[in-house]
Amino acid sequence: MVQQVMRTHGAGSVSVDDVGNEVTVAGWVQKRRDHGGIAFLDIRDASGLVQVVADPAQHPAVDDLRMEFCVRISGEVTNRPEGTENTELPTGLVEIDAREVEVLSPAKALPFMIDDRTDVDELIRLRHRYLDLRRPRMAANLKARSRATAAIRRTLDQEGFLEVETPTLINSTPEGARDMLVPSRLRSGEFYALPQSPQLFKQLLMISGVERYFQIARCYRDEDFRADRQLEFTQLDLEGAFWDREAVFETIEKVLSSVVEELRGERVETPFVRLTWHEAMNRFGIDKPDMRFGMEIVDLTDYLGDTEFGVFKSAIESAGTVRGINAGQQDWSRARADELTEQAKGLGAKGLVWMVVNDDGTLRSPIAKFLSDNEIESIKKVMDAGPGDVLLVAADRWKTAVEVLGGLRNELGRPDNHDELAFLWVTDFPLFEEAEDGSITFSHHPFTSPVDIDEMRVRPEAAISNAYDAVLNGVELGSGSIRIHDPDVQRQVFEILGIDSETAERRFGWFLEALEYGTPPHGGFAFGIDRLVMVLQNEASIREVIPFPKTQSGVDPLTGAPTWVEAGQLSELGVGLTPEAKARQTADE
RNA sequence: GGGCGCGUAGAACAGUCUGGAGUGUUCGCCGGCCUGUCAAGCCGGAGGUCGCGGGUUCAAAUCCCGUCGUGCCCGCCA
Repeated sequence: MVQQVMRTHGAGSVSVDDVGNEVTVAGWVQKRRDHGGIAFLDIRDASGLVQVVADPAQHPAVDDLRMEFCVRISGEVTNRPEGTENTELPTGLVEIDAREVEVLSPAKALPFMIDDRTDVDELIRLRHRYLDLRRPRMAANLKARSRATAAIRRTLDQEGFLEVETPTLINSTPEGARDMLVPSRLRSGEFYALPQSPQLFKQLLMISGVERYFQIARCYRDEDFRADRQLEFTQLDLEGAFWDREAVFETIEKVLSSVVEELRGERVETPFVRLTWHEAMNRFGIDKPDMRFGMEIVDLTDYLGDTEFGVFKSAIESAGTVRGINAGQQDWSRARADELTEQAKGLGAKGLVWMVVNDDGTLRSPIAKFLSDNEIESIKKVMDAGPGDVLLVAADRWKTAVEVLGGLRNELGRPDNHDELAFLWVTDFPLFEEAEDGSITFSHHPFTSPVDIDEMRVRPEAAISNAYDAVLNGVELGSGSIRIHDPDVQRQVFEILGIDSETAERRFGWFLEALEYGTPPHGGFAFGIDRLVMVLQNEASIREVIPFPKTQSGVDPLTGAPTWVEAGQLSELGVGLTPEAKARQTADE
């Protein structure tokens, strides 16, 4: 460690071994407890907390000390008097008997307490993020992030990976998420885009013979915020040549295990559980299932073939399905039923059927009278339902039915912490999906290889891709795929996507040409480091593991970004404001 | 673009449903007392555009409309 001239010890490192020695610590006043003839100061620095004892009569400066003053204190380390040890504190057996107390820098009255116990409005925390980051929880999150990236680099270095930086001023592609744009001054009127991912550059690196590449890459997507989404975020991006899916899985499992071990001290069971996309949808109604609890979706269609109940009947007759979940013991009321029905409707259902199993085995349900004894017995049996269990049933086309139940399953069963970890691979995603306007779009990205090229040509809507997601506790960590390395296949995919060959050449010609020079088969993966650290630190939002995040409206409350810029800057860039934007600017200034 | 919630002292809240004087709690802040605390304790004090604008009313923190900010979600996120 580098020697420091200002202090001899970190506050948290003072121990019984130092008793009798003169030490100097420097840090912040966490708390002052003044008893008149004797005063206690808790001094906090990055290493921890130590108690200082001072006689205010001898140290007038102690009278002036307030919370978060930055101070330097010298004194002798002593054992605490018997009975006054603090077992909660790592340094609680000792204290520093102050000889010298020096204020390095005073602090104003604080906008909020530097304390994990108080729950402060996030806007106020962000406005004074430098104070918020002094809180032990936030300091621990910063540290966890740093250790996570260190573990990633260590692991990948051992595996022979090369860390390569790719540009962040690149060309815009209209597919996928909205690009963050940066106007060019030297070519006024033209724009760079910030990368949504280093996708094409890492594929170029495979063509370049790098073979094993990784990057801890800042990525940008100009879409609306969520608890787990910011405009900019950090991904571990990696790619390997001559790789098949198993090589990708093995590498990512190694990396994720090393991070979990670093932050949690736990071993992760590998290989991870695997589900195909279809299986995930069928059993959990979502492509990122939280595997920490059961409540799996059950297919009831076969047991209701002759049902009298119109909703079920018409669903089955129109090639739909009837599915249910056993939600187990729930506080059940009419209000709760209405609430969940509303939620089901929000997820696309036309309604929701609920049933509660009575102690005598009969069903309490608005539709009980439409069901035969046989049907009731079959439903109870296949759903493994006992007295008191709440059963929720949806009848619709397959995708809607499972998605509705998947949403309710998460609502009803998902743990509200991340104490337990459940990793999962979801494989065999559809290659394409139908867009809102009925056109075909890719479900991963257009550089993902199909499992079966002939099938892709004949029945694109049924084609399976070599794409896969990593999921942790119902959080999508990231995704990857085996890429297309054959330029002809790449051209065919563009064609199926409705990108005519002229457009494809204009936009991706440079990439298609690169593929023509002996491209090795390759594949890779990228996962969100923010999300991973969020889960491992048991946080509900990635903002808690990002030092300076933005609010839902894209504003940084600390610096005020984004801001208006001088008209001269704009004209140099060949950029103008719309009348609406100008009006807003005038109102602002 | 849409749905729902929140906005009261420096901070966290109660009060809003059922209109009646800015009414209260905890922490912080200021002053005083206090020699073993560790979320110290005791006494006293200061501190308010009830987010903002409009409306209803004799009377609005409270009811209505709008607006801004913020959070969760849907859409969106290759």
